[in-house]
Amino acid sequence: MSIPATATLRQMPITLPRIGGRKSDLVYDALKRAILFRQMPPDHQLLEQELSGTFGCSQGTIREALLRLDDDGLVRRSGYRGTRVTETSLDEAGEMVRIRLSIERGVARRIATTGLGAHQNEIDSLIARMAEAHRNDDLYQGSELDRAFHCALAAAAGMELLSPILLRCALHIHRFTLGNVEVPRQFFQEAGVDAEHRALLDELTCGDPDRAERAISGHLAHVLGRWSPSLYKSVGPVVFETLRK
Amino acid sequence: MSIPATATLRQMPITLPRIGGRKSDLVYDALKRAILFRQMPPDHQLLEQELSGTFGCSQGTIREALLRLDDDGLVRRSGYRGTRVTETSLDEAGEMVRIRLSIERGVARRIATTGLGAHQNEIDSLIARMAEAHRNDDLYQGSELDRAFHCALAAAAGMELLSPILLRCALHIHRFTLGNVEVPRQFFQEAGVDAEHRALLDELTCGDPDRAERAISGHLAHVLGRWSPSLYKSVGPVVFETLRK
DNA sequence: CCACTTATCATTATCGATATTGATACTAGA
DNA sequence: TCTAGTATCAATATCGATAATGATAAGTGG
Repeated sequence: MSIPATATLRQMPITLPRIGGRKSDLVYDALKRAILFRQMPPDHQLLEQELSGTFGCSQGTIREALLRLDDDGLVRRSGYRGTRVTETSLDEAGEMVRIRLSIERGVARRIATTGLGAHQNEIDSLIARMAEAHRNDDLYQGSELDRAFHCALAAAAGMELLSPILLRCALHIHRFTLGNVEVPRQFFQEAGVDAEHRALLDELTCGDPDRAERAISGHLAHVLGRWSPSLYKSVGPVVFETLRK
Repeated sequence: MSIPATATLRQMPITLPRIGGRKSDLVYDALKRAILFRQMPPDHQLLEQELSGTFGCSQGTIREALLRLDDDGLVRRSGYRGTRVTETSLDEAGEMVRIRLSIERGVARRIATTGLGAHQNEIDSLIARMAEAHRNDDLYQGSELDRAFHCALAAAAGMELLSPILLRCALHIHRFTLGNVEVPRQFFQEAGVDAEHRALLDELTCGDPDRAERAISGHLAHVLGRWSPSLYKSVGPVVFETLRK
């Protein structure tokens, strides 16, 4: 007796490209990856019909992916005049860092008092998957999961309307970081991302808002300083050190 | 000899529903309006095929509108399980106010030193159109233009990556405000929105960052206090009074 | 009675063809 | 030569039909 296809699919980890999933998701992911790693540079033009040939799907499916990239701010669609990869700059990335920091500070304080609630398992799972992605040297997957992790924290803090904003900021920060890699590849492996995130989670749930806030600020400062010293310097260390309240 | 259709269209003001424009825009606008004014309450389900019947267009066109509403956070699309109007709450609206205030403070300071640049005309035009919408008692158009106005300020300040975030916050604040109207209709007319915005613009371009920041904070406080005293109270007047730097 | 499969159904996702748009190069007349 | 109009073209926007999905109800063997 052969195992039905559905049963097989259910066992697959969600992180792999879902064989039976939405095609527009595959396209979205592939294009996003290409943009984040600057394989498609700013101002590069994307043609719906050309892409539909490349990916072997219809124009409508490509369009859906492009609409989502547009929402992310990774491409800009203008009227009937085509779709292009957006520009990115140190200044804008810096602003994104400040906003992200501000949001996450609030999230941390909130979590310190209310706990993770029903999101506990999801967050643990995200940390595990992140560690695995890092073991596999999959930078893209790692950054995806990192954003999902911080997004889940926001959701746990009951700030679901804010998570899209947080997600957007994190995405553009990652784009800046990945597009201008300043660190040698092996450095990525060295640090024990797994332990780092677990330690962060411990601090967040310790019950003391001030301590939780310092923990998240420190985490962001540490990661940013490691991945993009120039961006970290541009924002200024003092921003990460001052307490919210 | 009859005037060609294109020539006729070019003469029409952009604010009116563009006869020859994109159908998905019309659908998007109609649904957005219905959500903002609570004609479709939270958790209301939207069916692509049903809507395609209502609006007399294909499912794909509806889908595009729904995708945009999803990005706005006004509806939530989940897999193959349909599209529903999202919930809204005082807490979330309050957070949005704080983020918006923070962003706009930065915008104001920036404009004070750099001026409006090439956005001068666009901004003037937006104020004029806003005044006209208010004369016509068109709350929806007024709120659309108000968001566009503040968005243009952000663009003038060279913070184009931030404007989508600002736009989103403003949208949800307006949603909260319009969905829970606490003020009598005529109050809307009374205040001279035109003069108010022009005065704001004068302060912003006066050259003094502190003064510009106080002006934008005061503006936001004033408008919010007028439209939704409860939300204003929930955020707390002190937030609007403290200076950024 | 329970776990497990199968059928049904509401709903979204995809496709390929066709219509529409707006920019640009070209053309004819003053 | 200049300008208004026109043809062309590269793109997106729309359509209607069909496929794929996942939730739920109904059925089946133990």
